[in-house]
Amino acid sequence: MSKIYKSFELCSKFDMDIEKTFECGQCFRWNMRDGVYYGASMDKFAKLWYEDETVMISCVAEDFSYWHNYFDLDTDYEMARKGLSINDYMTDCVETGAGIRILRQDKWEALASFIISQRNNIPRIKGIVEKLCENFGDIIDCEVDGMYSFPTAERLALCEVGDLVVIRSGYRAEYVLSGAKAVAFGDIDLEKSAEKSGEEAMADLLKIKGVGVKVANCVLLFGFHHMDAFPVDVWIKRVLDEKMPDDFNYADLGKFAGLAQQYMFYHARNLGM
DNA sequence: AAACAGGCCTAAA
DNA sequence: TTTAGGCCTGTT
Repeated sequence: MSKIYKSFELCSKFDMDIEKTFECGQCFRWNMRDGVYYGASMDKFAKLWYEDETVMISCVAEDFSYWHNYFDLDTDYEMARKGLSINDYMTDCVETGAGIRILRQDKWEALASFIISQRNNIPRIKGIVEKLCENFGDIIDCEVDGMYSFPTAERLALCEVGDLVVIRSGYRAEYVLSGAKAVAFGDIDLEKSAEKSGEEAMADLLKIKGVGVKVANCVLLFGFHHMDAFPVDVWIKRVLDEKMPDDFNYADLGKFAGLAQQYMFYHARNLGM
């Protein structure tokens, strides 16, 4: 290991619950061992843990600002939560979800990951993403053996569908490649799309074969950090059907509707609706 | 063992 | 414009 990793104070434990943030289904490359979460974003590795009332991070010093941004530490979540408790159920969701932060993930990594997520459960998504990194990424210089970077779109664009059988993603392999090629060949510029309005960014994403409305909304929320994006999967659909009034419109939740969606998802999955 | 899992595509009405 | 059927794979 030639890179130098150092420990830093990242934020207060009251500003981020690392378990909820990593386990609420928005990311797929973080794991916990002995109370320490370790994982990666693209080609960067980090470890997070609690020390008294502080969230600590171990990372390469030059990457600290990258992680500060990744964990969205410049957003005031106390303020964002205001206005989400529009009924008793949402009040519960906001309460149990306290500490979740919406990560500012790499746009391409989010796109590829949520393409893979379709019609899959989280453990399998994580397995497929891991195999994708192991087979097409580069080894990351860190203390954990077998950590690989998320492959770039350019790297994957060189692949044929058959090359991807090793990741066991089934019919999604074709979709991953179509996304990789769209990005690598410039059919879509993720950085530029992220700056557009939600409707325009959505239209850009829907041009990719294998990206529908749900996946596009996940990319908007978790990759483009459009906090008003509201992905509706089977869990959220269940919540909307059973817990929310018939005339509910997610736009009523305002510009942080996406955060509310994540609170709902976490609550529904962990407390059985 | 049949159904289902954080959908999407295509064909047909 | 909406709806049905199929799809890779792994798990229960």
